Amino acid sequence: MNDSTTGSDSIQVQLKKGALELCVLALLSRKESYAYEISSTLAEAVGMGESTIYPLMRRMQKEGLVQFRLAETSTGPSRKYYTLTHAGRRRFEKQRSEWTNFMTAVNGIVGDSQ
Amino acid sequence: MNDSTTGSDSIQVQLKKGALELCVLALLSRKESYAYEISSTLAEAVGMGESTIYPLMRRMQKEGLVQFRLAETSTGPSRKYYTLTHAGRRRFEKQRSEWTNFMTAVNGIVGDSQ
DNA sequence: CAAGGTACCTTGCATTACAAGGTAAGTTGG
DNA sequence: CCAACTTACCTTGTAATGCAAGGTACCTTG
Repeated sequence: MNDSTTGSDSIQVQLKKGALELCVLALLSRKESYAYEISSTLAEAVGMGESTIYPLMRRMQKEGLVQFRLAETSTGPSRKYYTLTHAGRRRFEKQRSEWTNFMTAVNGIVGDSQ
Repeated sequence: MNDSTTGSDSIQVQLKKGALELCVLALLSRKESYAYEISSTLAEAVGMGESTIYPLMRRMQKEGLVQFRLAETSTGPSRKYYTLTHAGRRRFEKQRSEWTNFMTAVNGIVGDSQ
């Protein structure tokens, strides 16, 4: 609200902040998951580093986009399983459409060049 | 030199650095232009601010991607008309294909989520 | 000569992705 | 039991960079 989030609608912000956040939101919209798994998936897909995910998850939690529960495993330390909140789902839809717009704009400039 | 640029091939870097650079390269691949015009075009298309273009053009020039010539006008101060160098053209092709890959990867993650 | 548009540029701030490094839980082999 | 390995969590410091704010200078018009 009101968050003076700097005018968060600028596409520029989406470019930097959005693409990774968008991917995390997309993954969580399908099933709950934990940071390590998300980062492994996104490491392959878009080259995300592991040390990027933890600050990102905390930021998203702080913004109320995700929540988590702890779960034990038989394969190592316990996991924090994250799920989207309502706000997270809304954010996902918003980011997705902004991504589409951005992509279209860039493709319009790039693809056009004969 | 030569890029010790940190491992510049990571797609992550392209995400931030690439999209704007890519757009500038694309515009210049079609016709020579000057910073103010480029930034006006990209302001509309992707929300780029004017104060972003000047450092960017200097960086690109320093990397040997663009060169410029001065031209007088009858409508204001003289313009620096930029054109792509050979390296700039090569970079454009490279960035363009990385953009395509990135876009495909993100769409694979995002679009899939039905 | 003042106002307004064009076109150039710099400084400082905030954001953030990542490398490097660290903690801890469980498994496997000697 | 202890060392090595994997999974899984996390923190700190560095470098990059987009932008707001502010500034300079040229040219035209009234």
